[in-house]
Amino acid sequence: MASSPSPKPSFAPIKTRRAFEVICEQIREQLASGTLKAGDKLPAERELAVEFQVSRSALREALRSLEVAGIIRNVKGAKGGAFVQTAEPDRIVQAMQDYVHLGDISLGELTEARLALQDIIVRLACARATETDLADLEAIAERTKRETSVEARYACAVEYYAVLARATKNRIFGIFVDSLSAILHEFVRGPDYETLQQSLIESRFKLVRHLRAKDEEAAVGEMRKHLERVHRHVRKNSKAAAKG
Amino acid sequence: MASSPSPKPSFAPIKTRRAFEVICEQIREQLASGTLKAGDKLPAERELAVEFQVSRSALREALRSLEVAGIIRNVKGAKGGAFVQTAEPDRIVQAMQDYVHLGDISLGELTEARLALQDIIVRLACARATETDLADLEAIAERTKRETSVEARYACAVEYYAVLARATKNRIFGIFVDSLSAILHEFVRGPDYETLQQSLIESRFKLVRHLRAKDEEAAVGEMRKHLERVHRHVRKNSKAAAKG
DNA sequence: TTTTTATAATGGTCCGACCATTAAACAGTG
DNA sequence: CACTGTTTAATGGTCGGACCATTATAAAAA
Repeated sequence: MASSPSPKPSFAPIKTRRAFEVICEQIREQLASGTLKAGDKLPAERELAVEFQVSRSALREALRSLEVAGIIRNVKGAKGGAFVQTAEPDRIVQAMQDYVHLGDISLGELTEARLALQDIIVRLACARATETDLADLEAIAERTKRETSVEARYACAVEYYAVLARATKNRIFGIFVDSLSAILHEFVRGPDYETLQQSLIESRFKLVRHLRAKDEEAAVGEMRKHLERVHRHVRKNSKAAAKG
Repeated sequence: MASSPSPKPSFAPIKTRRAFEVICEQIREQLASGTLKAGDKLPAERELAVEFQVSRSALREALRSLEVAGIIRNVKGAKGGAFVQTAEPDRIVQAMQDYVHLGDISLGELTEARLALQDIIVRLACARATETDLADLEAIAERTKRETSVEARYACAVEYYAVLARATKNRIFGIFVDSLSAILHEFVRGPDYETLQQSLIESRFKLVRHLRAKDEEAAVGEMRKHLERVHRHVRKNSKAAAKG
């Protein structure tokens, strides 16, 4: 189609691709094409180095990159090696956290994104949550009541949101929620948080009731109230911290 | 062997932390605490190795990890070194792509997430898009018309979505959209795509008109139609590929 | 002043070695 | 045979030193 007389001088590709990048790329390709699957074991470093015709150091940098990316896991010892990992959203969360640190994302942005996201999730969960999902949510809310430490309760909250996202039967939402939870966590500090947590627990039970009744609007409303309360608390404390 | 009365039963920290991990952690700390900021330059590898009292190889694995995480950028040559990066969502996108590959996320999930996300974005953009944003969108749509290759047009589409997300004035949505675009890209193949692209261009102009008129429902409706058309195409082709 | 050429700093790569951990083969013991 | 401790080999982690390619700067030449 491109009968362009411009003979495509293609001066371009001077880009000195580094060895480890090429290696990463090739392994990622095998992953995308299905040649490599979760659970598979890569050859030993010394073998791979020969195969790729690079030094062990270069190969190691490639493997290290893949490990940091959450694609493989390096196991020491005999019968050890690089094993292709099952999907774990941890690295995505970490990447988002790094991004927020570097880019100075505001609390307002986070809250807005979270609010909009939970809106979708609650609606979908309303339609799709199984009784098991709902029971799980209740169990977590119950457990939150029994927990005493602030941290343990926060962990429960994160789990609650994760299970709620799972109820949508769409893992993408789970990733988004996990990421936002992790980032928000850094903001959640300061006094009165214990008191706040107490009041949030009831809200979680209410939400489950609305979901069970498939009352979409009520559920969404409850979640909005919930999140806005959290936001007000966090904003108050981060302002106080900024002043102090 | 250990016949010592072992006066310290604290069994604790068997965890063999690897050298590069500790280094990464320390650098990340300085980043979170603000000691290191975007634009800063780290000492040379050889110096850092001395400072951390590790070999240059170990230090390099740490730097490589940070680079892959998008935190630093390594520059060659005199006056080169490791520079703390400004926030770039590329790594998040990559992480999500890896996750999808490993976790076998379905096209249905992707489309659903994308639809829901664009719903939010269009509504927010409707309220917040500046005239500059709208002009940018139009310019991209215009450019798409002039482009001839499928790939170039796809790149335009990605940019269009990115600018649209930017119009929400919330960078979080930009990350989400970029990620989904990158992942969807792998599905977008097959025949008739050129024809489809043609028909999509008009839709983009329509959307801008709706946004300019601040007609939220019309804008959302246009976007839904748009995305569902893409979905049908992609689904058809991936089914065909699966059968073949 | 401008251009060209050395120089030195720096990341990228390679090599070869040794250490720590681990699983499996082996040997000893009851 | 069953159990236990030991040796062995495979493997990732680390080390140190070397050389290459690139790059900005300083020095030299025009």
